[in-house]
Amino acid sequence: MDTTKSAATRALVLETALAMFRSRGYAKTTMRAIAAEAGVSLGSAYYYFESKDQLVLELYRESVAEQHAGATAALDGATGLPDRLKAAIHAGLDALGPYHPFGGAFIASALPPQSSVNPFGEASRQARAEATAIFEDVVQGTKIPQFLRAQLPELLWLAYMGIVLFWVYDRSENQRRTRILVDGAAPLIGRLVSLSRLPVVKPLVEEALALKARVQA
Amino acid sequence: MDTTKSAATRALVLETALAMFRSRGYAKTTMRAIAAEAGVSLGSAYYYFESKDQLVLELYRESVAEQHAGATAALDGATGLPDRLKAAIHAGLDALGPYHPFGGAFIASALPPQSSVNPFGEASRQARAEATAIFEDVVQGTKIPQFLRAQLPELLWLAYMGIVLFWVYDRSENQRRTRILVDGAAPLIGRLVSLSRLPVVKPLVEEALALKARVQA
DNA sequence: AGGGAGAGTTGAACATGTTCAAAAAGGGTG
DNA sequence: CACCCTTTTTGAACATGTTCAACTCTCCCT
Repeated sequence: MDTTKSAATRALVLETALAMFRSRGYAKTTMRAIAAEAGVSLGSAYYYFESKDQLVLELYRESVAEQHAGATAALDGATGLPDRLKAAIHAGLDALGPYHPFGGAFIASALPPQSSVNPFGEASRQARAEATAIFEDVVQGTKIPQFLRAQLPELLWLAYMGIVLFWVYDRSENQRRTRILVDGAAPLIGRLVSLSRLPVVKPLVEEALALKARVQA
Repeated sequence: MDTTKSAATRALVLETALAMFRSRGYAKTTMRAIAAEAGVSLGSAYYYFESKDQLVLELYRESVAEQHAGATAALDGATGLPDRLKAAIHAGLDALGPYHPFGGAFIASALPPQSSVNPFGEASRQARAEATAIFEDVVQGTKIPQFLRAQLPELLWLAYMGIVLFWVYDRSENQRRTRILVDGAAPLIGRLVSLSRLPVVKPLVEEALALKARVQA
């Protein structure tokens, strides 16, 4: 069938591209090289992916899906916010691992607001929804103060984005420092959530949430 | 004198570039267009600036200097951490204002770790030192718990980087929402610093600082 | 079978950032 | 002034992302 063949070609180009990203890095993987390696013409590659950035978006999608799968498995045995948080974040870093060498180029094409790839934008809405869903799962089954519960998954996703940024800059072998950061930050976040019940702390958190709401509108 | 003439040419190219960035945006300002407008050859532009990114770095330097000047003036009458923080951050946003339309392209060239322009990297060490110095000034003359004092300026600078990221994505007219965020977040940070003295909160903050130290090494 | 519409493919062409070898200009020294 | 070394200038050349008009293929309708 036609649709199948077309999809196969598309998949071939994509897989070739991702494999070359991993083996040669982002800059060295030119569109011409991808096309040549996949055995199609340059124009064909562009027929399926409107830009090189689109290939990065696909990479992002795949990594989120992989994170979701890994997190779901790891969350199975984990109880308590800190441990569940660690599970989700480490799963994300595991999924991103092979692409660390060109993480810089990754965020360069991902962060510009007008980029179709940016994680806060329209094109990645679906991937973002899946990513925040992971943190919904993290929160499930833990005791969170009511006034904070609805907002927490999104806040955790934001924190995760920050960690990914740290990861991109992390030059220690195997991004060891990022792992240390995750293991250290997760318990702190857990304690912070607990503290947010205290009468001295609660108003502060409530105002922060209100500010977040005001600024998002 | 020779040095003077060379410096004048360099300055001419730079001023032309920054003016064109403001008037036409980043993408439309090609190196050829800069050279033509400045009345030099393409090669000459590259003689003075090894890449287009370098021009962005100069822009960053200039904006930090302008922020420093504006902040110093505004800090003169401001007392208390929240107000002083507002002064410094608003000065920064004022300096960046004209470049908002291409803020996305700005961070695209600035954030990649291997980029010579990235604000955490080597090339911008001087500009970063000046930027953290601004937040040293902010902290001066306010009452900060001893165990937090040394780290606070750098933390504030980091928070400021986060706000700039928000600003880049802010599509409200004149980035109104970013201003609201700043005005709302500054008092919260002030109260958070106060709270950090409490016996229930202090250990948490201390552990966070310890984690930061561990992860920077 | 014929033909036409749509899907898929192709490579040349274009704009742009960057490099580089060669030329020109300057400036000091004999 | 002649010579040489350094600084500055130049534009052609290159690689790459992207566009596009033309071409081929497939399959359905009559």
